[in-house]
Order: sequence, then C-alpha cells, then structure tokens
Amino acid sequence: MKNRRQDKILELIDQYDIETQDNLIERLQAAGYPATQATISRDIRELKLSKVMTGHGTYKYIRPPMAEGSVNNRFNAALVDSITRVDCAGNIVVVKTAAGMANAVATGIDSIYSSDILGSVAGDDTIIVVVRDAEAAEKTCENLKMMIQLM
Amino acid sequence: MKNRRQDKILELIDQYDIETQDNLIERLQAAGYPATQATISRDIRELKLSKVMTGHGTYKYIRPPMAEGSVNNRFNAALVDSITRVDCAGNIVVVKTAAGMANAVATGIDSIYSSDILGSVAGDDTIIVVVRDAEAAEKTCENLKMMIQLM
DNA sequence: TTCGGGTTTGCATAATTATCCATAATATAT
DNA sequence: ATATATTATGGATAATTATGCAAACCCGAA
Repeated sequence: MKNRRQDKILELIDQYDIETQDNLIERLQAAGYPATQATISRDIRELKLSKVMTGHGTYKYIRPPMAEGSVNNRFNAALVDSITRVDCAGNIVVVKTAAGMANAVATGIDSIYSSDILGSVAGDDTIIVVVRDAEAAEKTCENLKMMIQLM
Repeated sequence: MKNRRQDKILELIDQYDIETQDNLIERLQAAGYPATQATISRDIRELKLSKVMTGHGTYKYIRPPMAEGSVNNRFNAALVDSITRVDCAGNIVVVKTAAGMANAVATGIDSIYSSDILGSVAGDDTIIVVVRDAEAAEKTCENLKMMIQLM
C-alpha cells in the first residue's frame, strides 16, 4: 500500500543517510516494501523530499526544506506585511517596519540573503542592513519590494 | 571567472525559478557567462544548492537550507551533533542530548526560537522546552530535526 | 622564457531520476 | 456482482545530473 510505503520512506530517510533511490529501494525491500525505481521516484515527488549535499560532500534525501515552519519559511507573509518602507544608499539597506517588529524581520531577512549580508542591526522599527556592495544592496532592496508586492 | 559566474548563479536562482541546469545555462549565457552543463553541475555542488519541489509541482533550485551565517548557523554543528532525539507533546518539546551537553544545547535553542519559547529547563542530557502552544512546539521540533538531518 | 604544479573547463559518458504508456489493482456506481 | 472510473505500478526509455579524463589555462619559481 502506497501510504504505508511512504511512511516507511520517511522513517528510513530519518534513520539512515539515503544517497540514491536505488539505495532506498534496497532498504524498502529489506523492510518488506518491494517497489521499483519508478514508484520510488513518484513517492519522492509526492512527499516533496529533496536530495541535498551534506557538509561532508555526500548526498542525502531529506524532508521538504520549504515545509511549513522550516527555516526558509520563517520569512513569512506576516513578517513581510509588517515592512512599511525599504530604501538603499550605497551598500546599506534601510528597512522600516511596524513598531516592535524590526528584530523579527531582520532575522527573516538574514536567513534569506545571508550570502550578501555582512550584518544588520535592528532597533524597534528600523533595520540597518550592511551588504557586500551597492549592487547587492539594490538587489536586496528590489527583492524586498517585490516580496511586499507579492504577499 | 568561476567566482563571478557562481555569484551570478546565486543571483539568478534568487530572481527566477530555475528548474533545470539547462535552464540555468541559458540564463547564464544571456548574462554573458557561457558554460557547459558539466561546469554548472560542479558549481551547483560547490554552492551546495539543491533542487526542491515547490508547492505547485514544479522544481526549483534554492540556496543551501543551512547557509553560512544564517540563523541556524548560530546553532553550530558540534551542538547539533550532540542532540540524540527530539519529540514534542502538547506545548512541550523534549530534547535529548549526549551526556552533559543539555545546558549548552538549551542555550543555543533559546537563542534561535526565543519568540516562541516561554522557558526551558536543562538537566544533564535532557531539555524540557515550554513553548507558546502546540503549533509552535511542532514547528520547533521540525526545525530541530531538520538541522540534525543536514549535519 | 620555460618548467612544474595546481585549477578550471569541456567532452564523452556513466549514473541517477523522471515520465510515457500499458496494465493491474482498487474503488464507485448501478 | 458487473461495469466503469480512478489510482497505483512496472517496464522501457527519456531527461537530467554527475564524473573520469585530457586539454587549456594560470600562476610563481628558477
């Protein structure tokens, strides 16, 4: 049965480092859930699993990185809503937010654009973000404005 | 050349939904960075990008779920490694760690999820975390498990 | 300059994953 | 129960991604 098998898949990827679908097939086989690669591929798609590189240069299937409540999702609609203005000058981006929200928003911004951002300081309703260069500042600025539009 | 191209790749995956490497090649081409699929594959590996399924059934490359300098990174690998089990019940999250590590881990957890966390008590190898509500508990739990997966 | 070591790249190809199509299994209605 | 629709699966194959290897490139030292 499909549901049992998919549950087992989740269990297996939690327990082991599953590097390929064939690898997973063997484990499933051993656990009493024979299936072919075609089926597993579809299971993986349905479960929204993804294959990532670990720190050690090996691959591994993991649960959905964009899942509700996951780190990537921390910058959610509510957070974006609380942004009132975004501007940039030089390599600095200034974000104004509703009172008291600056810290939460800053955390969200950091988590998304981490590679461009050198650091940020959040007060009560204002965030000063220092980015790599002016180009990165404009890009970050544009992106934030875009998100405001979209959410 | 390689570095500029990789920067451009990050820029592109931020801006567009890149579904395949070929897709990315076209964008890079247009941006003045010609390269072959082999090169792109290696870039993606080096940047630790991963391909995930979006909510709409399409694929998309995203930045590493555990980027350098992101919030999650304050909670470093050594700390995460020492976690052996995470569970939640109601608005309580229970984290089991290697002997003697509970306090250090608890401090790390507090620093990340402070807004959801009411308080926590750490013994020698067990942490009891009291969070706002069951929903927050599940999110915290998921996030922790996610971190463990990736490290 | 020329040499030697390292890095980066493309080509060809291997490895892996996704999908088309036909069939089997399962559910639903009559 | 039988017919019909819907879903699940496997085989074959297409599509996508990763990698071995050799050539091109890029330094710095002699």
